[in-house]
Amino acid sequence: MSHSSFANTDFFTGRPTTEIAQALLGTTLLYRTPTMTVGGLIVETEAYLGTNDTAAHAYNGRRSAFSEPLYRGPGTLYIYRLRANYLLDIVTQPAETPEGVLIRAIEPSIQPEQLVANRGKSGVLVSNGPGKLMQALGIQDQAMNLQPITDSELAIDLSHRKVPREILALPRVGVNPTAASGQLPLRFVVAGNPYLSDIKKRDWQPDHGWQAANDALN
DNA sequence: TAACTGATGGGCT
DNA sequence: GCCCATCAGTTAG
Repeated sequence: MSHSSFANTDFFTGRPTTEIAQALLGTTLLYRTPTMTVGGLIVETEAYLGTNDTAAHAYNGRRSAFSEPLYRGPGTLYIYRLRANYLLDIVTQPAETPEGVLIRAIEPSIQPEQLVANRGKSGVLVSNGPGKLMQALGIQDQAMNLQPITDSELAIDLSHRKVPREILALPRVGVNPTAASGQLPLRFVVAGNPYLSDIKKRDWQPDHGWQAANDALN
């Protein structure tokens, strides 16, 4: 039987946010409620680099009840609303250093039929965007905002992880490209994965961009 | 299949 | 007011 190991505070400590954003690719985002566990492989992330990043909520030291989670310690969940959607961030630096990673897309892997049912869509539309994946998981409130990921129904499973064959670094989505940080390559994707938020169908890879299982054994 | 556009809630100056 | 860390429906090719 395979066992599970979940990302703890150490995973989000002691290395640059850009590195953590890439390390999350191929891990499994889990939502474990008392009645069931659902989840998917993380295939797209974005790094937000705090007070000097013009696209970050904490740019220039901005701090409010809204952005407060970013200033808490590593592994803090930052769940916020953008229009009608809930988005998921994980804080990646020590308290008072407001950096984080936005989870932008997952490939359904745990109870995929439940994700489809929650979302009311099928195929890549289930989870190929940051608001869509939260709908698919069934998270439609901010109850877990500010929780430490070590004590939450959300978790990152690091065991039996898949390894991207190629990681691309691209400009972030929805960020004003004319701003100072607007074109930085802080968006990381598993090249060729169909669940990426803006991939063209012609660019889908048959193996979804993962290394063969044998190569993935660490 | 891809590009475009309108709806939309809320934080911030 | 203004600006989005978005999404879905519609149109053109």
